[in-house]
Amino acid sequence: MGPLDSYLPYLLNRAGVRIAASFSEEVRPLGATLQMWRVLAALRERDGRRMGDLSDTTSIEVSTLTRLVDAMEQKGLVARHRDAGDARAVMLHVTAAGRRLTERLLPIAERYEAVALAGFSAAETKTLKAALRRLYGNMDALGR
Amino acid sequence: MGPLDSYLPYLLNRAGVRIAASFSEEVRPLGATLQMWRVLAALRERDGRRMGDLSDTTSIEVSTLTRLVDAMEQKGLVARHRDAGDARAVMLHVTAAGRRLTERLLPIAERYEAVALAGFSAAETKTLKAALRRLYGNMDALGR
DNA sequence: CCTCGTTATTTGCATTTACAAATAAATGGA
DNA sequence: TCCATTTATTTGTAAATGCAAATAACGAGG
Repeated sequence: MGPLDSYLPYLLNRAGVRIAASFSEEVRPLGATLQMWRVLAALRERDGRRMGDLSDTTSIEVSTLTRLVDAMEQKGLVARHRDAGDARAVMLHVTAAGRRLTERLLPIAERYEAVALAGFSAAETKTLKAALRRLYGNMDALGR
Repeated sequence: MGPLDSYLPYLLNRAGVRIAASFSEEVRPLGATLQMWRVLAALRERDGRRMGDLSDTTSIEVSTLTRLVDAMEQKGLVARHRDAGDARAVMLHVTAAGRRLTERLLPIAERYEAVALAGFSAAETKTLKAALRRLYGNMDALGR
């Protein structure tokens, strides 16, 4: 293997960690964390989701998610409801307070997207995002 | 903001987490962790580094790194030496055992690179890596 | 309508992680 | 030289994380 900074997982991690660290710091004064934002963003896209579903879309381990949702529930951001059809499953819903927090986080998230992609043309952005999705899909080859 | 899977930090995190999870699982039988691999890879590139230097290149928090290096030292993979010129600093060196472990991890890392980039042309790969470096640099705008 | 294997979530517990404070040494004036 | 400030690392401590086991409910087959 050549130099570290030509190693893809390295580049990926480095960029991800850096964005995550900045974002975390920035939303802390709002009483939010990066992981909370991920849950809220997922619920904004579609409200009323199962824990397992949320775990998949947020890439947060399901046992970690349980405790994160505990904390968010305590803060009144989300509410658990048993699924009517399947009593094993939990449906997670955002509350009014959760929506208010989401509204405050959205512009921050948009700013991060803009800063990260500063100087990228629309075509370059599209190519990059497509590559990241493809890369993610490629990992199927190693088994889930 | 549009759908989650068009949000760059989301795509970045998702891909990174997935690669990291697979890699971690795979190297566990060897008694290694992903973070250990990062340290070993950094030392492979240049041996004899300060903690702060390693923290920067691996994106591991310096206090976390201290304890990780404690563990690696216990396993005999690395050794701390006080810097001759500056008694505050520690120089971290890989040991023979550390090099042996590195040799075993290298082919795994190379396989991950290959799997992740399966189907990417050389040009696409180059573009992607350049974009990730650029993205990382763009975050300077938000302050370190 | 039981049982057995599967699925969804939570809990137990040990480890990892990060922020902040502590320690220790260098550096640059007064 | 002495002191104040900065730099490098470690340590204290609380929170986050992840694996494995526990719990609970579903669903298929007999």
